[in-house]
Amino acid sequence: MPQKMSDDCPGCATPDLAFAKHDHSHCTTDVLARADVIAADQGARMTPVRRRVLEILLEEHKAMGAYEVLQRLAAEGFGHQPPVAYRALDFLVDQGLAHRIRRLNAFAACMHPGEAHAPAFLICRACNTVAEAPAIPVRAALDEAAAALGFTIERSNIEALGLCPACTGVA
Amino acid sequence: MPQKMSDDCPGCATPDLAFAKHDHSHCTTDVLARADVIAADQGARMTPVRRRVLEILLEEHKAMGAYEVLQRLAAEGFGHQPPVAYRALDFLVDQGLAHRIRRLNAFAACMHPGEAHAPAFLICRACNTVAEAPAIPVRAALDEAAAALGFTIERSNIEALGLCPACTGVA
DNA sequence: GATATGTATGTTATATTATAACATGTCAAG
DNA sequence: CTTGACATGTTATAATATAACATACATATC
Repeated sequence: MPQKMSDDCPGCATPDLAFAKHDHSHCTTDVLARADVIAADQGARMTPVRRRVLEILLEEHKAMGAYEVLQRLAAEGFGHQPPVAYRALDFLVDQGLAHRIRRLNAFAACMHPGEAHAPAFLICRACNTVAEAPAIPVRAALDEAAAALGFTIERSNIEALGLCPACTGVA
Repeated sequence: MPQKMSDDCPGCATPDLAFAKHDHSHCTTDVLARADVIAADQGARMTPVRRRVLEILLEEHKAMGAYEVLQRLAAEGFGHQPPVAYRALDFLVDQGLAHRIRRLNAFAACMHPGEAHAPAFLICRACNTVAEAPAIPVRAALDEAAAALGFTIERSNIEALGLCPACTGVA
Protein backbone atom coordinates (compact mmCIF):
# COMPACT_ATOMS: atom_id res chain seq x y z
CA MET A 1 0.00 0.00 0.00
CA PRO A 2 1.21 3.47 -0.82
CA GLN A 3 2.21 5.85 1.87
CA LYS A 4 -0.48 8.37 1.25
CA MET A 5 -0.12 11.71 2.94
CA SER A 6 -2.87 14.04 3.96
CA ASP A 7 -3.60 16.07 0.85
CA ASP A 8 -5.41 18.75 2.79
CA CYS A 9 -2.38 20.14 4.53
CA PRO A 10 0.39 21.64 2.39
CA GLY A 11 2.93 21.03 5.09
CA CYS A 12 1.78 17.48 5.52
CA ALA A 13 1.87 16.83 1.84
CA THR A 14 5.58 17.03 2.26
CA PRO A 15 7.26 14.80 4.77
CA ASP A 16 5.94 15.38 8.20
CA LEU A 17 7.71 15.89 11.41
CA ALA A 18 9.33 17.62 8.56
CA PHE A 19 12.24 19.86 7.99
CA ALA A 20 9.91 22.63 6.95
CA LYS A 21 7.54 24.42 9.28
CA HIS A 22 3.89 24.28 8.46
CA ASP A 23 0.47 24.75 9.96
CA HIS A 24 -0.64 21.29 10.77
CA SER A 25 -3.54 22.17 13.04
CA HIS A 26 -5.82 20.18 10.88
CA CYS A 27 -3.59 17.18 10.36
CA THR A 28 -3.76 17.05 14.11
CA THR A 29 -7.52 16.91 14.26
CA ASP A 30 -7.51 14.57 11.31
CA VAL A 31 -5.18 12.13 13.01
CA LEU A 32 -7.08 12.36 16.27
CA ALA A 33 -10.31 11.55 14.52
CA ARG A 34 -8.77 8.56 12.83
CA ALA A 35 -7.26 7.42 16.09
CA ASP A 36 -10.71 6.80 17.55
CA VAL A 37 -11.70 4.73 14.57
CA ILE A 38 -8.50 2.72 14.59
CA ALA A 39 -8.71 2.03 18.30
CA ALA A 40 -12.34 1.00 18.06
CA ASP A 41 -11.56 -1.26 15.13
CA GLN A 42 -9.08 -3.11 17.25
CA GLY A 43 -11.34 -3.32 20.25
CA ALA A 44 -9.12 -0.95 22.15
CA ARG A 45 -10.31 1.99 24.21
CA MET A 46 -9.17 5.49 23.49
CA THR A 47 -9.27 6.74 27.06
CA PRO A 48 -8.65 10.30 28.28
CA VAL A 49 -4.98 9.79 29.17
CA ARG A 50 -4.23 7.99 25.96
CA ARG A 51 -6.02 10.55 23.87
CA ARG A 52 -4.34 13.38 25.71
CA VAL A 53 -0.91 11.85 25.17
CA LEU A 54 -1.58 11.57 21.48
CA GLU A 55 -2.76 15.18 21.44
CA ILE A 56 0.38 16.29 23.21
CA LEU A 57 2.59 14.46 20.72
CA LEU A 58 0.65 16.02 17.89
CA GLU A 59 0.73 19.50 19.41
CA GLU A 60 4.44 19.42 20.04
CA HIS A 61 4.99 17.83 16.69
CA LYS A 62 8.33 16.51 17.69
CA ALA A 63 9.91 13.54 19.37
CA MET A 64 9.29 13.64 23.11
CA GLY A 65 10.75 11.68 25.97
CA ALA A 66 8.38 9.78 28.24
CA TYR A 67 9.21 12.03 31.15
CA GLU A 68 8.57 15.09 29.08
CA VAL A 69 5.12 13.77 28.27
CA LEU A 70 4.63 12.83 31.89
CA GLN A 71 5.29 16.38 33.01
CA ARG A 72 2.55 17.63 30.76
CA LEU A 73 0.17 14.98 32.01
CA ALA A 74 0.94 15.71 35.62
CA ALA A 75 0.36 19.41 35.07
CA GLU A 76 -3.05 18.58 33.71
CA GLY A 77 -4.20 16.49 36.62
CA PHE A 78 -3.28 13.03 35.40
CA GLY A 79 -0.96 10.74 37.28
CA HIS A 80 2.52 11.85 38.21
CA GLN A 81 4.35 8.56 37.93
CA PRO A 82 6.33 7.15 35.01
CA PRO A 83 4.04 4.18 34.33
CA VAL A 84 1.24 6.57 33.50
CA ALA A 85 3.20 7.96 30.59
CA TYR A 86 4.81 4.73 29.53
CA ARG A 87 1.55 2.84 29.46
CA ALA A 88 -0.19 5.40 27.34
CA LEU A 89 2.78 5.66 25.01
CA ASP A 90 3.13 1.91 24.70
CA PHE A 91 -0.54 1.68 23.93
CA LEU A 92 -0.25 4.24 21.16
CA VAL A 93 2.75 2.48 19.70
CA ASP A 94 0.94 -0.85 19.79
CA GLN A 95 -1.98 0.69 17.98
CA GLY A 96 0.30 2.21 15.39
CA LEU A 97 -0.70 5.70 16.49
CA ALA A 98 2.77 6.65 17.62
CA HIS A 99 6.32 5.57 16.96
CA ARG A 100 9.17 4.94 19.28
CA ILE A 101 12.46 6.43 18.21
CA ARG A 102 15.00 4.33 19.97
CA ARG A 103 18.00 6.41 19.12
CA LEU A 104 16.46 9.27 21.05
CA ASN A 105 14.61 7.30 23.70
CA ALA A 106 11.64 9.24 22.49
CA PHE A 107 8.19 8.98 21.00
CA ALA A 108 6.45 10.78 18.17
CA ALA A 109 2.91 10.75 16.88
CA CYS A 110 2.42 8.77 13.72
CA MET A 111 1.30 11.08 10.99
CA HIS A 112 -0.47 8.49 8.88
CA PRO A 113 -2.05 6.03 11.23
CA GLY A 114 -3.98 3.24 9.66
CA GLU A 115 -2.13 3.48 6.41
CA ALA A 116 0.30 0.66 5.94
CA HIS A 117 3.65 2.28 6.15
CA ALA A 118 7.08 1.51 7.43
CA PRO A 119 8.44 4.59 9.07
CA ALA A 120 12.05 5.61 8.71
CA PHE A 121 13.25 8.38 10.96
CA LEU A 122 15.84 10.87 9.89
CA ILE A 123 17.46 12.60 12.80
CA CYS A 124 19.53 15.72 12.25
CA ARG A 125 22.54 15.67 14.53
CA ALA A 126 22.88 19.43 14.29
CA CYS A 127 19.36 20.69 14.99
CA ASN A 128 17.82 17.53 16.41
CA THR A 129 14.86 17.70 14.12
CA VAL A 130 13.25 14.40 13.29
CA ALA A 131 11.58 13.63 10.00
CA GLU A 132 9.44 10.64 9.30
CA ALA A 133 10.40 9.61 5.81
CA PRO A 134 8.35 7.39 3.55
CA ALA A 135 10.16 4.11 3.56
CA ILE A 136 8.06 1.47 1.92
CA PRO A 137 10.93 0.55 -0.42
CA VAL A 138 13.28 0.40 2.53
CA ARG A 139 10.98 -1.91 4.36
CA ALA A 140 10.57 -4.02 1.25
CA ALA A 141 14.32 -4.44 0.94
CA LEU A 142 14.50 -5.30 4.61
CA ASP A 143 11.77 -7.89 4.29
CA GLU A 144 13.64 -9.42 1.42
CA ALA A 145 16.92 -9.60 3.32
CA ALA A 146 15.10 -11.19 6.23
CA ALA A 147 13.26 -13.65 4.04
CA ALA A 148 16.57 -14.78 2.61
CA LEU A 149 17.46 -15.96 6.12
CA GLY A 150 14.03 -17.40 6.78
CA PHE A 151 13.23 -14.63 9.23
CA THR A 152 9.75 -13.15 9.48
CA ILE A 153 9.62 -9.47 10.38
CA GLU A 154 6.81 -8.21 12.58
CA ARG A 155 8.05 -4.75 13.54
CA SER A 156 10.98 -2.68 12.46
CA ASN A 157 12.89 0.37 13.52
CA ILE A 158 14.68 2.19 10.80
CA GLU A 159 16.55 5.24 11.97
CA ALA A 160 19.26 7.37 10.50
CA LEU A 161 21.49 10.07 11.88
CA GLY A 162 22.88 12.77 9.66
CA LEU A 163 22.31 16.29 8.48
CA CYS A 164 19.03 17.80 7.42
CA PRO A 165 18.88 20.08 4.38
CA ALA A 166 19.12 23.24 6.45
CA CYS A 167 22.08 22.10 8.50
CA THR A 168 23.93 20.61 5.56
CA GLY A 169 24.36 24.07 4.14
CA VAL A 170 25.52 25.63 7.37
CA ALA A 171 28.08 22.94 8.12
CA MET B 1 14.33 -22.14 21.53
CA PRO B 2 17.88 -22.47 20.25
CA GLN B 3 19.65 -20.20 22.61
CA LYS B 4 22.27 -22.73 23.64
CA MET B 5 25.88 -22.23 22.72
CA SER B 6 28.09 -24.84 21.19
CA ASP B 7 31.20 -26.01 22.97
CA ASP B 8 33.34 -25.80 19.90
CA CYS B 9 32.27 -22.47 18.55
CA PRO B 10 30.21 -20.36 20.89
CA GLY B 11 27.10 -19.32 19.13
CA CYS B 12 27.87 -20.75 15.76
CA ALA B 13 26.52 -24.26 16.02
CA THR B 14 23.17 -22.82 16.89
CA PRO B 15 21.63 -19.69 15.52
CA ASP B 16 23.14 -16.71 17.14
CA LEU B 17 24.50 -13.74 15.37
CA ALA B 18 23.49 -15.71 12.33
CA PHE B 19 20.74 -18.16 11.79
CA ALA B 20 22.97 -20.30 9.65
CA LYS B 21 26.16 -22.07 10.55
CA HIS B 22 29.48 -20.56 9.71
CA ASP B 23 33.04 -21.07 10.74
CA HIS B 24 33.29 -18.75 13.67
CA SER B 25 36.67 -19.68 15.07
CA HIS B 26 38.13 -18.12 11.99
CA CYS B 27 36.02 -15.01 12.07
CA THR B 28 37.09 -14.28 15.61
CA THR B 29 40.80 -14.25 15.03
CA ASP B 30 40.30 -12.75 11.64
CA VAL B 31 38.23 -9.92 12.99
CA LEU B 32 40.66 -9.25 15.79
CA ALA B 33 43.53 -9.05 13.36
CA ARG B 34 41.65 -6.69 11.12
CA ALA B 35 40.65 -4.58 14.08
CA ASP B 36 44.26 -3.56 14.64
CA VAL B 37 44.66 -2.59 11.04
CA ILE B 38 41.44 -0.65 10.94
CA ALA B 39 42.21 1.19 14.14
CA ALA B 40 45.72 2.04 12.98
CA ASP B 41 44.38 3.25 9.65
CA GLN B 42 42.21 5.72 11.45
CA GLY B 43 44.91 6.85 13.79
CA ALA B 44 43.13 5.24 16.70
CA ARG B 45 44.73 3.14 19.38
CA MET B 46 43.66 -0.41 20.02
CA THR B 47 44.39 -0.43 23.74
CA PRO B 48 44.09 -3.40 26.11
CA VAL B 49 40.60 -2.59 27.40
CA ARG B 50 39.26 -1.91 23.94
CA ARG B 51 40.78 -5.03 22.50
CA ARG B 52 39.54 -7.10 25.40
CA VAL B 53 36.01 -5.77 24.99
CA LEU B 54 36.05 -6.71 21.34
CA GLU B 55 37.34 -10.15 22.25
CA ILE B 56 34.57 -10.58 24.78
CA LEU B 57 31.95 -9.61 22.25
CA LEU B 58 33.44 -12.04 19.78
CA GLU B 59 33.73 -14.84 22.32
CA GLU B 60 30.17 -14.50 23.50
CA HIS B 61 29.03 -14.03 19.95
CA LYS B 62 25.82 -12.44 21.02
CA ALA B 63 24.44 -9.05 21.89
CA MET B 64 25.67 -7.93 25.31
CA GLY B 65 24.62 -5.13 27.59
CA ALA B 66 27.26 -2.65 28.72
CA TYR B 67 26.96 -3.82 32.30
CA GLU B 68 27.38 -7.41 31.25
CA VAL B 69 30.60 -6.47 29.50
CA LEU B 70 31.64 -4.41 32.50
CA GLN B 71 31.30 -7.41 34.79
CA ARG B 72 33.69 -9.35 32.62
CA LEU B 73 36.16 -6.49 32.55
CA ALA B 74 36.00 -6.00 36.30
CA ALA B 75 36.62 -9.69 36.86
CA GLU B 76 39.74 -9.40 34.76
CA GLY B 77 41.25 -6.49 36.61
CA PHE B 78 40.06 -3.59 34.51
CA GLY B 79 37.99 -0.77 35.93
CA HIS B 80 34.74 -1.47 37.73
CA GLN B 81 32.76 1.57 36.72
CA PRO B 82 30.27 1.98 33.87
CA PRO B 83 32.31 4.53 31.91
CA VAL B 84 35.03 1.94 31.44
CA ALA B 85 32.68 -0.28 29.50
CA TYR B 86 30.79 2.48 27.74
CA ARG B 87 33.94 4.19 26.52
CA ALA B 88 35.41 1.05 25.07
CA LEU B 89 32.10 0.09 23.48
CA ASP B 90 31.60 3.55 22.04
CA PHE B 91 35.08 3.43 20.63
CA LEU B 92 34.44 0.12 18.93
CA VAL B 93 31.18 1.38 17.50
CA ASP B 94 32.88 4.52 16.22
CA GLN B 95 35.51 2.41 14.53
CA GLY B 96 32.89 0.19 12.98
CA LEU B 97 34.19 -2.78 14.95
CA ALA B 98 30.97 -3.24 16.88
CA HIS B 99 27.36 -2.31 16.52
CA ARG B 100 24.88 -0.94 18.96
CA ILE B 101 21.51 -2.60 18.93
CA ARG B 102 19.23 -0.01 20.34
CA ARG B 103 16.18 -2.16 20.65
CA LEU B 104 18.10 -4.30 23.12
CA ASN B 105 20.29 -1.65 24.70
CA ALA B 106 23.09 -3.93 23.72
CA PHE B 107 26.24 -4.23 21.68
CA ALA B 108 27.58 -6.88 19.33
CA ALA B 109 30.86 -7.34 17.52
CA CYS B 110 30.74 -6.50 13.87
CA MET B 111 31.38 -9.60 11.86
CA HIS B 112 32.60 -7.83 8.75
CA PRO B 113 34.61 -4.85 9.87
CA GLY B 114 36.18 -2.82 7.16
CA GLU B 115 33.86 -4.14 4.53
CA ALA B 116 31.38 -1.55 3.46
CA HIS B 117 28.18 -2.81 4.87
CA ALA B 118 25.07 -1.47 6.45
CA PRO B 119 24.07 -3.83 9.17
CA ALA B 120 20.47 -4.79 9.72
CA PHE B 121 19.68 -6.69 12.88
CA LEU B 122 17.01 -9.33 13.03
CA ILE B 123 15.89 -10.03 16.56
CA CYS B 124 13.82 -13.09 17.31
CA ARG B 125 11.17 -12.27 19.87
CA ALA B 126 10.87 -15.91 20.84
CA CYS B 127 14.48 -16.99 21.40
CA ASN B 128 16.14 -13.56 21.56
CA THR B 129 18.83 -14.45 19.11
CA VAL B 130 20.16 -11.68 16.96
CA ALA B 131 21.28 -12.03 13.38
CA GLU B 132 23.24 -9.46 11.45
CA ALA B 133 21.75 -9.52 7.99
CA PRO B 134 23.42 -8.16 4.87
CA ALA B 135 21.54 -5.02 4.13
CA ILE B 136 23.29 -3.08 1.44
CA PRO B 137 20.09 -2.86 -0.62
CA VAL B 138 18.21 -1.75 2.49
CA ARG B 139 20.70 0.97 3.13
CA ALA B 140 20.59 2.00 -0.49
CA ALA B 141 16.82 2.38 -0.35
CA LEU B 142 17.18 4.35 2.85
CA ASP B 143 19.77 6.63 1.33
CA GLU B 144 17.45 7.25 -1.55
CA ALA B 145 14.50 8.08 0.67
CA ALA B 146 16.71 10.45 2.64
CA ALA B 147 18.16 12.06 -0.45
CA ALA B 148 14.65 12.80 -1.68
CA LEU B 149 14.28 15.01 1.40
CA GLY B 150 17.71 16.54 1.07
CA PHE B 151 18.91 14.62 4.11
CA THR B 152 22.41 13.21 4.28
CA ILE B 153 22.77 9.99 6.24
CA GLU B 154 25.89 9.45 8.29
CA ARG B 155 24.89 6.50 10.43
CA SER B 156 21.88 4.26 10.49
CA ASN B 157 20.23 1.74 12.74
CA ILE B 158 18.09 -0.82 11.02
CA GLU B 159 16.51 -3.29 13.36
CA ALA B 160 13.65 -5.72 13.05
CA LEU B 161 11.71 -7.79 15.52
CA GLY B 162 10.08 -11.02 14.46
CA LEU B 163 10.55 -14.75 14.34
CA CYS B 164 13.70 -16.59 13.34
CA PRO B 165 13.45 -19.70 11.15
CA ALA B 166 13.57 -22.07 14.10
CA CYS B 167 10.89 -20.28 16.06
CA THR B 168 8.60 -19.70 13.14
CA GLY B 169 7.93 -23.39 12.90
CA VAL B 170 7.22 -23.83 16.58
CA ALA B 171 4.81 -20.92 16.86
C1' DG C 1 66.49 11.87 27.50
C1' DA C 2 63.34 15.46 29.40
C1' DT C 3 59.22 17.47 28.89
C1' DA C 4 55.06 19.17 26.99
C1' DT C 5 50.62 17.63 24.92
C1' DG C 6 46.94 15.08 23.91
C1' DT C 7 44.56 10.94 24.85
C1' DA C 8 43.17 6.90 27.87
C1' DT C 9 41.85 5.05 32.11
C1' DG C 10 39.89 5.09 36.37
C1' DT C 11 37.12 7.13 40.02
C1' DT C 12 32.83 9.23 42.40
C1' DA C 13 28.57 10.74 41.81
C1' DT C 14 24.36 11.38 39.51
C1' DA C 15 21.18 11.63 35.60
C1' DT C 16 18.03 9.36 32.65
C1' DT C 17 15.06 5.81 31.15
C1' DA C 18 12.07 2.00 32.26
C1' DT C 19 9.50 -1.68 34.90
C1' DA C 20 7.72 -4.52 38.79
C1' DA C 21 4.17 -5.05 41.97
C1' DC C 22 0.19 -3.85 43.95
C1' DA C 23 -4.28 -1.01 45.23
C1' DT C 24 -8.09 1.36 43.50
C1' DG C 25 -11.29 2.68 40.17
C1' DT C 26 -14.20 2.24 35.94
C1' DC C 27 -16.95 0.17 32.50
C1' DA C 28 -19.59 -2.92 29.91
C1' DA C 29 -21.60 -7.76 29.59
C1' DG C 30 -24.32 -10.92 31.58
C1' DC D 1 -26.36 -4.74 39.97
C1' DT D 2 -22.73 -7.85 40.10
C1' DT D 3 -18.77 -9.71 37.96
C1' DG D 4 -14.72 -9.81 35.31
C1' DA D 5 -11.55 -7.46 32.54
C1' DC D 6 -9.10 -3.71 31.88
C1' DA D 7 -7.34 1.18 33.17
C1' DT D 8 -5.31 4.24 36.26
C1' DG D 9 -2.69 5.42 39.97
C1' DT D 10 0.71 4.56 43.54
C1' DT D 11 5.37 3.18 45.73
C1' DA D 12 9.56 1.46 44.91
C1' DT D 13 13.39 -0.02 42.32
C1' DA D 14 15.84 -1.67 38.27
C1' DA D 15 18.52 -0.83 34.29
C1' DT D 16 20.93 2.18 31.32
C1' DA D 17 23.95 6.06 30.65
C1' DT D 18 26.75 10.30 31.38
C1' DA D 19 29.15 14.33 33.83
C1' DA D 20 33.10 15.80 36.03
C1' DC D 21 37.38 15.25 37.66
C1' DA D 22 42.17 12.95 38.90
C1' DT D 23 45.78 10.19 37.37
C1' DA D 24 48.57 7.78 34.14
C1' DC D 25 50.43 6.86 29.82
C1' DA D 26 51.77 7.37 25.19
C1' DT D 27 54.37 9.95 21.48
C1' DA D 28 56.26 13.99 19.52
C1' DT D 29 59.39 17.82 20.12
C1' DC D 30 63.15 20.01 21.82
